[in-house]
Amino acid sequence: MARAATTINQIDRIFRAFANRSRLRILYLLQRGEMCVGDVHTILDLPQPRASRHLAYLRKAGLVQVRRAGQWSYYSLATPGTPFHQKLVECLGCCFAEVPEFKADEARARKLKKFGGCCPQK
Amino acid sequence: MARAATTINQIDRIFRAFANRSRLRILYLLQRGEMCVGDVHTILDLPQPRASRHLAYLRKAGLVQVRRAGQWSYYSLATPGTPFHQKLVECLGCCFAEVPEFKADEARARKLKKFGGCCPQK
DNA sequence: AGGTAATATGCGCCCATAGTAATATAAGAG
DNA sequence: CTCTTATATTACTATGGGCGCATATTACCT
Repeated sequence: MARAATTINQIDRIFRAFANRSRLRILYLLQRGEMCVGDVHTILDLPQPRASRHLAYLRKAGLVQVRRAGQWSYYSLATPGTPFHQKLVECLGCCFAEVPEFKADEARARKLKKFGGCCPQK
Repeated sequence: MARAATTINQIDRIFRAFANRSRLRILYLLQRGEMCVGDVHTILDLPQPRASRHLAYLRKAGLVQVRRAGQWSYYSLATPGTPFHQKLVECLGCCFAEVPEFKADEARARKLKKFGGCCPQK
């Protein structure tokens, strides 16, 4: 793990990235592993441009990374580069399972996985 | 510690409360203990209405609590009611000490304490 | 009551950003 | 090349929220 975040700008940026419901749901979802934009779009029932834009936002904030393969973009949680980032991701993991909306998202994620998403898996 | 937060609304609200620089500085500062509005105002060099507003915002989000005594309002960090809240507060504690702005705020806090703030201490 | 200090709030302006809809780009498939 | 699918981006609107300024409220003192 790298050193602590050094500027309040970074801290600010990361917190703002968490301060939106669509992005929270996306982040929570990505804990299950990488996922293409279309599957995020389908599972969370967000308009495709919205999913794409928020994923781009999260990428710019350093919270997710992207792997492009053919016509698909696979997004996944970025490895935390600071203890601060690490703790923040833990917030996602340790507490959200009891939140109904997240449980519903997870259920849809499992169902989609069973029938296969819109993209080939790695 | 109470049960996990149950609605995405609460989660959302708490994250939004962290998504502002003035509020981050206030939260960081309050880790040192309770403080009256005037001292927050002085230490962080924020206009008084701004300090007051953000403190009220944090109170509504459940992140700080207020104790009124005479003409003073003493604010302090609220005891986390959820594991989620707990982890989030840890983010404040574990990583921010290396951020220059926070260090500067702390220095001013120590100095003010030495000469006495604008209010009687408990 | 009148004065002062501490805190809270109402109001207006402005900017950042979320959202929608339409479209552009890019990568296969045939 | 054309068609389709996946993703990204542009243009526009709406709105939430931050900020400053002035003022209200509250408490205490004389």
